[in-house]
Amino acid sequence: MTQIQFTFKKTPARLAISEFLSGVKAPVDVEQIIEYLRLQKLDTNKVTVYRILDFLFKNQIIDRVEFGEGKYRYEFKTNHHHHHLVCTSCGRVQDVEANVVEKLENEIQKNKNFKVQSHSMEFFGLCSACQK
Amino acid sequence: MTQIQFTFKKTPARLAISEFLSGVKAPVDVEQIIEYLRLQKLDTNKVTVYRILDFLFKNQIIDRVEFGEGKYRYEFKTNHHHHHLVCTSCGRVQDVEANVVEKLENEIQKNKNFKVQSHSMEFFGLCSACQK
DNA sequence: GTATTTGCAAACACTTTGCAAGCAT
DNA sequence: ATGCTTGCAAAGTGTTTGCAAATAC
Repeated sequence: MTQIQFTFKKTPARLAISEFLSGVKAPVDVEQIIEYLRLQKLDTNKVTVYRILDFLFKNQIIDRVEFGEGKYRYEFKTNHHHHHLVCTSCGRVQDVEANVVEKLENEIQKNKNFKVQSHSMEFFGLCSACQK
Repeated sequence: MTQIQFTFKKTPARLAISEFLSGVKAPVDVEQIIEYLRLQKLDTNKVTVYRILDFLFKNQIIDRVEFGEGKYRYEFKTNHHHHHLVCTSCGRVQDVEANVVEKLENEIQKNKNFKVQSHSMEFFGLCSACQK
């Protein structure tokens, strides 16, 4: 029984970023990550942060999403696939699951002969607090 | 009976960009728009193109989408809401409709008390030609 | 010891802004 | 004539690259 293994030197910056991402409840941008590192007294260069995120993303440890802001956001890969509800007023982000999408993928596969590998889905609107 | 009206000076660049976007079958980026304008012998400044797209987007004449490329793509607003199948191999883009999403929005509204205003959904994978 | 990882500087890609000149109406 | 629109230069934001020094193993 073999196991997929990749070289992963446990440097302070990598550990801290993994730690941070695993604890966060909504996708964060690079700025927030650097801010966290600063609080941890780790003055990591922005370039290094980008490279670590690239590394984690390519090794499928984290997900990368876009909220129409012209930048990427990152979050730890979860075992339950989910999507996001992004409040256009306060920016709050909630998770939401959608089993219908898997069904949809099967239909697309069949009707369009398109082999779906991944998808992205975000909802924008007003969270409960901002509707008042 | 009043009608919502916005000042829309019909300048050559605006007309050409509208013309181009209305004829295109997949969302295009700014570079493609400028290339089109060049072919039309309209050497429009890039800044002007951005401003026109901004204008059309804010007036809800066009849609702006992201395909995880770190840039925006634009397409004419259609009366039938649709999503995209983006081929990760050749880049081909097809449209797909998904009525399930409306149902999903209602559920979200009810279960999460989140007022959905808009959403984005893209599928990435292999088109029929690239599966061979 | 050695290959990987980091920091720095610089560049790159995409987008926005300020202001004066130009143009549609 | 007037206010909207454009071009130019510049700057802003997010991201990537080259290379030598530092570091995990």
